[in-house]
Amino acid sequence: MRIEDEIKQKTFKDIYNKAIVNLLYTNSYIVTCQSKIFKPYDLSPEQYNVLRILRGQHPDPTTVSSIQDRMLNKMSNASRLVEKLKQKDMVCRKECIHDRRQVDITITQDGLQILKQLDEEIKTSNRNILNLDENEVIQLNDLLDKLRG
Amino acid sequence: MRIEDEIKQKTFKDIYNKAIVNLLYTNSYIVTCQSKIFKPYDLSPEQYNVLRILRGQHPDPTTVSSIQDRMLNKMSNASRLVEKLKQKDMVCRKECIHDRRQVDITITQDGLQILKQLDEEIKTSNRNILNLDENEVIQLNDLLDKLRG
DNA sequence: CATTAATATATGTATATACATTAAATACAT
DNA sequence: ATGTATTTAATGTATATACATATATTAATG
Repeated sequence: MRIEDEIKQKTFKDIYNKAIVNLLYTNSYIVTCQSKIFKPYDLSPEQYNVLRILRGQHPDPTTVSSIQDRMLNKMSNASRLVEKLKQKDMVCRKECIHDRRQVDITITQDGLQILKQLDEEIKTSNRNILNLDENEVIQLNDLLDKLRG
Repeated sequence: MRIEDEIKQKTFKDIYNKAIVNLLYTNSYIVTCQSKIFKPYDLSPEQYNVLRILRGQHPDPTTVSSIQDRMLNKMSNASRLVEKLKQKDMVCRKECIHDRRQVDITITQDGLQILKQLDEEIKTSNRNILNLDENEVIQLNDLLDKLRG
């Protein structure tokens, strides 16, 4: 559906402005779809993101700042997300031996289990969320990579 | 820059999953850029969005639910955003005559003035944020419109 | 070695999102 | 016309973002 119709705005200043609005709106569409999947597991999209980063390093630990670097949103607060996940026993936190400023975070068996349950669901959902064929998805990835300069 | 390098993730499950992550990451990139522009005017991106919607109807008023419909993020809370803008005298709020459940919101001269100041800055910024030529922007808009099904 | 600078994490505050609930007004059905 | 359902806006709560600041630790410098 055309973005003009979705947000009931007749015209845009120019196609660049339209593209920005289109990207913001599409993001909202995706986040809404994803949140529905995470909801039953008591996870937010960003908490899921942290778990995936930790699984990527497992069984090695990951520091808070390294999680921050890999997060989709650079400005979000990894420290507090880790705290939430710890309260749910999905991660464990240990002072780093080599540098006592740092904190080593590891995903727990509980966390791995939850991710495993989610894997198939996410994969199917991702395909369904994007109403594009393979060529179009590749094109989209290329455009987004170029867009950020 | 390739999304793989930006978030230091070597591979994705498939190109669909990669596209989702790419869209979320790009959104964060845009919001960060835009926030910097709005900051000196003491506006958040969503507050700016509400003001633009109101200007689109000016001098006619717009109800809270109509603002909500037109917002990029359907789930955000128009009522509280309007309240913030009212505190800054950028909008005024009046009970609707025909339906006393509704509230008519109108942008004030102050609000229009701020938007006018921002117009050129936003236009230039939008072009600079997107490192794409005109053809690519059109392609991107088409893909995003199709993507949402 | 002492002092200063830099780094890692945590925390405080304001704003926004997501969702549920409430309260008032209106529409609708019998 | 009365009772029920729906709609509109506001509000409460939990979470997340954005940014500033604090605290502890390590690195760097004189």
